Amino acid sequence: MTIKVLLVDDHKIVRQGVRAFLQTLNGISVVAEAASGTEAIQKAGEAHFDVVLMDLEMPGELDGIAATRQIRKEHPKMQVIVVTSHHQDEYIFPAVRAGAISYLLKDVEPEELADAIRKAAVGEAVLDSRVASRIIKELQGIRQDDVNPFTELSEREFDVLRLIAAGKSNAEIAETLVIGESTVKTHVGNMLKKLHLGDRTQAAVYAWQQGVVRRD
Amino acid sequence: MTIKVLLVDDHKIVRQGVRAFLQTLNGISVVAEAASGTEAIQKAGEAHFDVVLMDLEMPGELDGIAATRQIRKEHPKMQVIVVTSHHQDEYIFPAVRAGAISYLLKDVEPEELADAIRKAAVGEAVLDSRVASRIIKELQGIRQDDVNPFTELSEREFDVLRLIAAGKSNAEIAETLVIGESTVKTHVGNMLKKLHLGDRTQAAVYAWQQGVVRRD
DNA sequence: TTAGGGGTCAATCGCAAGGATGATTTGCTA
DNA sequence: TAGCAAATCATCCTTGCGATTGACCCCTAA
Repeated sequence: MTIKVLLVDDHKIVRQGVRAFLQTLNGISVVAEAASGTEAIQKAGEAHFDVVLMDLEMPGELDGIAATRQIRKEHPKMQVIVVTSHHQDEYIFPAVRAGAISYLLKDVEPEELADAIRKAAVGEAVLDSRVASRIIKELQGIRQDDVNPFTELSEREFDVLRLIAAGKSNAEIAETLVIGESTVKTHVGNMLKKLHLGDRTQAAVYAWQQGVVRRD
Repeated sequence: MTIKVLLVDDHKIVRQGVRAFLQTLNGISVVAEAASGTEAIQKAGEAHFDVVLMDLEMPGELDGIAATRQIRKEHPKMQVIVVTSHHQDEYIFPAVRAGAISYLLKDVEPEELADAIRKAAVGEAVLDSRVASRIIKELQGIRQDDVNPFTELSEREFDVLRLIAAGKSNAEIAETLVIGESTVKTHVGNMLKKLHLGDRTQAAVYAWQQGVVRRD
């Protein structure tokens, strides 16, 4: 039985490349592609896939993590492998929490990718060794009384963080999110407190360091 | 005569994808690949290429723009096509100044890429329409008395930019550089004006986007 | 010598940002 | 049903930021 794969990536060239490689393999077949999170969810609803290869960095309101969460919620049998170029920790946990079974870096060796797909199809996880070592370190750093050093930001707080990392002012953020500036300030304040940051500039730096925002 | 192409991208999958596509075409041949700016310069010195496909986002001390500059300097006959996912203006001008003949976005249609390569081989430039429109806008914004929109920053201004990109306040910067806060403010203001940025947060974002600071 | 650029600093002004606090509504869950 | 977290908005207050202007020193190219 061939493994049916849904390929999600906003870059056509990347999709072509991955598809070209996967087609040379037996037992794996890319049966559909999607260029956005929204499209991925749609495709997942139309047909069954064994494995979804999901790029984390995608434009639009629905990013890879949200799409992963949604797909896993609606189709628990589909396994999602997250592919990203972010080496940072902060992206790993959200992805795993969203239901991704494996977390790969984009410069993964093609053979490892194939391996990850085969394992995902039978419910096995694969972690890039570099990622794995970071997870270990992260886990080591978690103390008892400090269970939530990076308490999850709420949706809105995360929205605000992303926009700050784009260089937006409170007024612009308010306009973008269609809420009052007072509300934006509240979210900014709460976000800064949760992340232990001093001001919006540090938040922007943090976001870039952690890979919260993409370079495109 | 087939066009000899050097493929520069730190992601193996991307190289494979582009190579796979280009090999389906007549008259274009990927004869070498490089995974970093340094390697690209080395390869360029070992053999002749008609066109270099250069990814801007690469790790290491030598980024795509620097590599482009170097290659153009040493081998004026090699044309460099810059490929990036940056939609921002700021990257376009440095790339063009560095000697890139064309500037493409990564989600370019494969056929357009092929076209760009063929044209580059005969010295013709191709600009993505989205990029072109931005250039127009930028040029429209340039005034007579403002001939150098991207004047090089002075040493001090650059120091200040780096520290802002580290999340430092004016007072902290003053302390670090052992100068008065007034002076810091002067530098900040001049730097923002030269880079056409609105505030320090945008400067921090700019710095991260441009790779002024690195996350390793 | 003079003009210009860079670096330094200060005074002033207006505004955005951020902290603190309280209130309301909504939706989920124990 | 009661409780709770999230989201929304407002008010008050303080401070950091950025613009502007003017000044002085030093160095270099014309």
